[in-house]
Amino acid sequence: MARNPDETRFSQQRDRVLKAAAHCFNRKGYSGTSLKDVANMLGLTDPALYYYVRNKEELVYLCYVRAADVGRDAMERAVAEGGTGLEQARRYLRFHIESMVGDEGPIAIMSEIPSLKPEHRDEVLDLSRQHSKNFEAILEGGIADGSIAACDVRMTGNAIMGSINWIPKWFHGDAAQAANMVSEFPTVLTRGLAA
Amino acid sequence: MARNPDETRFSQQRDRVLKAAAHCFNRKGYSGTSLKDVANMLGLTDPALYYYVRNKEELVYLCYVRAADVGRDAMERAVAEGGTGLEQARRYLRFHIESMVGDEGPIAIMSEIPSLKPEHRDEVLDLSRQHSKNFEAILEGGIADGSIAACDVRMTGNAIMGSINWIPKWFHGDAAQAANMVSEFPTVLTRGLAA
DNA sequence: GAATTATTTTAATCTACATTAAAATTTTTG
DNA sequence: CAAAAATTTTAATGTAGATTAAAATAATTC
Repeated sequence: MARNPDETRFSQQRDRVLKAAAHCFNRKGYSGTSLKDVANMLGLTDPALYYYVRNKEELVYLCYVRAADVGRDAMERAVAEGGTGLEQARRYLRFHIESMVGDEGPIAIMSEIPSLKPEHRDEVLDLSRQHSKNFEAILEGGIADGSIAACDVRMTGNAIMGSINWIPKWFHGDAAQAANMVSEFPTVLTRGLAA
Repeated sequence: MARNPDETRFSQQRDRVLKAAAHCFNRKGYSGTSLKDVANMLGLTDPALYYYVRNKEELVYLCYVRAADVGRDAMERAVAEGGTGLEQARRYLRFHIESMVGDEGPIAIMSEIPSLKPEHRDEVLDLSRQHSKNFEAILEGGIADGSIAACDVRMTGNAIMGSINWIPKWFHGDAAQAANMVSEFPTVLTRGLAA
């Protein structure tokens, strides 16, 4: 929770715009979605979007910031509940996936970071790297507390985060699959970590 | 091996074009790379690319077909060597990663499949689905032969293939990292599968 | 080495969006 | 309910970058 800075109608509507955009980007690809596509999904006409975002670049940027927020939030909640590193890792994955397939979804796949303008690109890259770092810290914690077997945390993190990052590419709202994923993914991805 | 249909100068040059394109797509994003970018990488001017591909859409399509070829080839070689399902899975991952970070690389991240034209999109999707299916078959084989613990092969497959698919997004040719990945990834990704 | 074929270039279009401007409508507020 | 603010629309503009045409160069062939 505690994700939306304010709950004005404006920011709520903008959130709807971001979700519509994420939906389009994930399904039609980035270059395949025009602002018209996004607007039409909301029963609007394209120029209306400019009331909520400065331009398309900012739309993508905000989608990615939102994606990062969701991930960070999941991780913070997971860590806050304590337990072993392994438990935290597993819980984080569950929380993150639950968010992605639930109310916070869809989350845009972050495949176009490099085409953001430099400031935005750097900021999103930082968020992304920080997230990875935090996950690696959980893994290291788990190794320290004996719940996780010694491993290359960098590569292990890359492997697991890759799985997570790819989810928006193939998950498109199928409810049964969502339930399946929440129950299977965290265990599948962490089963190999146990000491 | 045995991947290039013919070894005419033309097809070799086209392969170079595809690798240059993959390089650009992965680093600058799809919408961030113009044909000029790709051409310049090869010391060419943009219209020269039209000698090798019909248009940008076909360029992307061919990148993806090539990516699929590399994956299929890795899997076929892995299966051909036999052994338990677990061994085959691990070997496939190694082969695939070796190809991606080695001579066959860079491989384009397949994030823009939906913006291909329908025929191409369907074909690439089919290749991709077939690849997933084949991987799931390996997992099922492993469960049958007792090397892999019972699991949801669909989700397990999705998890592991997601990791693989995301690699081009963060791996950019660092040699040390490449070696690390080849040695770590296959074990990290399959450690949890063992019965 | 002339003729043919392959490859690349320069110069010129063309077009799908993104974007802006101005006006219209809807919502809110006092 | 009138005035102000918020939201969306229609209509017009602008542009990067894909694409095409025609010409030039380089490589092959006989």
